[in-house]
Amino acid sequence: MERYRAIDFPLIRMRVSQTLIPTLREDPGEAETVSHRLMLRAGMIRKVAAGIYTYLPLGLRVLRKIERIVREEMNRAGAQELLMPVASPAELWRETGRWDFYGKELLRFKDRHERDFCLGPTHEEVITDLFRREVRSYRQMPLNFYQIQTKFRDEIRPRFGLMRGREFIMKDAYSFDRDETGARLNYQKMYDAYNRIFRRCGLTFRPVEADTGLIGGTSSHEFMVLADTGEETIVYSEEGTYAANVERAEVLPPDACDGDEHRPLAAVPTPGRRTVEEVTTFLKITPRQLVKTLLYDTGKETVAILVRGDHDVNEIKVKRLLGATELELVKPELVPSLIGAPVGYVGPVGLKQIRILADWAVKAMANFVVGANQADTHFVNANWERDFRVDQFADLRNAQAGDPSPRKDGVLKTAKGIEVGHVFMLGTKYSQAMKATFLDAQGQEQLAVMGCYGIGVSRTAAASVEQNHDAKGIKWPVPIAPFHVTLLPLSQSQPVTQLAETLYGTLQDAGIEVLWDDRDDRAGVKFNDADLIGAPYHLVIGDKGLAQGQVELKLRHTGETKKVTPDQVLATLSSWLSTAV
RNA sequence: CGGGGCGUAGCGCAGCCCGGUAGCGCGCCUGCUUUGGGAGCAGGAUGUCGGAGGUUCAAAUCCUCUCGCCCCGACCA
Repeated sequence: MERYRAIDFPLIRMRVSQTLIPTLREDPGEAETVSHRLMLRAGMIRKVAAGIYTYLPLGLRVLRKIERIVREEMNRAGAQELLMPVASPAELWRETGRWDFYGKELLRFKDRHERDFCLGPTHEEVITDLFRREVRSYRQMPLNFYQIQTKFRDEIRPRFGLMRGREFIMKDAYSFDRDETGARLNYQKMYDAYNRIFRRCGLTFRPVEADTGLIGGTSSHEFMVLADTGEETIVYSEEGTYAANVERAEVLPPDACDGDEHRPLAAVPTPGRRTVEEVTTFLKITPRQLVKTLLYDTGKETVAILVRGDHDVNEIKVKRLLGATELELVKPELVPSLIGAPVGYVGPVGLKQIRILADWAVKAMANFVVGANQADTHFVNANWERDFRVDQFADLRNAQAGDPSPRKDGVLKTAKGIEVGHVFMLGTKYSQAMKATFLDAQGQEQLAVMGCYGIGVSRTAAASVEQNHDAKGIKWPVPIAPFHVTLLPLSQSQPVTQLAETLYGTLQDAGIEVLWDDRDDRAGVKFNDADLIGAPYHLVIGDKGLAQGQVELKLRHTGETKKVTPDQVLATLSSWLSTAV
């Protein structure tokens, strides 16, 4: 079977005149991002409420294409498809504690009997419940279930169209294994499947080490589509293999220390200079010679975090080190009551009650500048140990471009990415909370070792647009394009119309998906809509060309055109399509 | 939730400051002409000016409240 064959749902209307494809000539005011703008303009999606969209026929076809690839690869990897409900009862979520922990992102409601429900933002609880009810024996394992389904997360701020919706389509899979080894194997299978899926979708992407966030678990990778508009920052080694989300990327302690002799601590006036930039400019030093002191509240205690002036605190790392579930910067108005100086002048010297944690980079510094805990004053030539106590040194900052790779395989660079997939090793977090056990070969009760694996299907569509577009519109990769070919008869003349109809039939019979622009519109309108909608190939039939016995084929991606005779069209397109897939 | 902005025809916008009963472009409908990169002419339809209340002889315009949306931030897949 040829792989570009028409997708397996009924293709009844492929004529533009009979399909709702409300293209927009102008940019809609609500859209900022490329994918959002172009998908609205191409008539693929329409907004219903903030972060909630209707997929119009063209948009839906793209989703179906992606879903089809996902299904094929999930099935190939041995996962079985099922479908869980959108609504789930609070009891399941209370069992794992996530009813409280998940926060406002979980959209809750009551049924007519006043029972608590939520719209599923993910389905660990539901699937684990299924597992514990239905699976008894190790003989039934390993298992891997997946579904492609609508998820709802009540995002604080939905944005960018399909990139960050509240309602979105996700493929989620959950594996249950007898032991850690089996779980690792399933994890690897999913990791490999994800690589295949995104490659088949025609995306430029990179798997990176990631934080586990609200889902929890022991290790995870994110699949990032590389695009400047991405919301995530990744660091990677160009020379080596290391790649990670900045949230996650480890930073090695510097091996060289500033060996300068310790000079005497001195207070200097820094009137009105609060920010790193203001202070360093005023004192004519670089941010690398200054240490920032940030006060955080964990709900239980206040801690001071010290990082070098040009570094950013990584709150995830701080949380992990402290074992805290909450971590918030102390509100600026509360700072004076804690240390006697306003924000901008906080420093570690003389901090009594507050625990002081410092990033490794600080350990390597000498004679640096810190706030003096007194308004309009900083200390110069501060040195840790001599001038203040550090309770613990640790990796507490975000990795940056220029840092050495933690694998020692080169220097890190940064890039922006869109997270389209995420695989997690969950371990027994959920099976333990929900008592999902099975009997092993010795008749002993064991906890299932789980993994979970998500792909943002609708986000993948948007990510593809972010990566493949030009000023005219979208350039869909062949495997996920809503149609392979847009057929553009440029006039209503009898020979043109007749040839269009013939070729439309010929191509469809060969399994090539054709969108026939049969509207009685000007050539310019059709060309522009075709470019906007972005099918990879355009077939143009005009009176002039036809007089020479020729039609024109255009490649949307490169803009190249090729004149062929009508009877060469099928062979040409078939060969293009088979090499493109 | 904090900061900024916007809701006027299907879409993009003007009008609001300075109150006098709504306009432009595109699209849409009809007809004729046109037809290889968003046609021309002629005619036509379309608005509870986001909603509620108030001030006023009179409110799109001023005031109060409210709802929705967009952008930045905190948060997050």
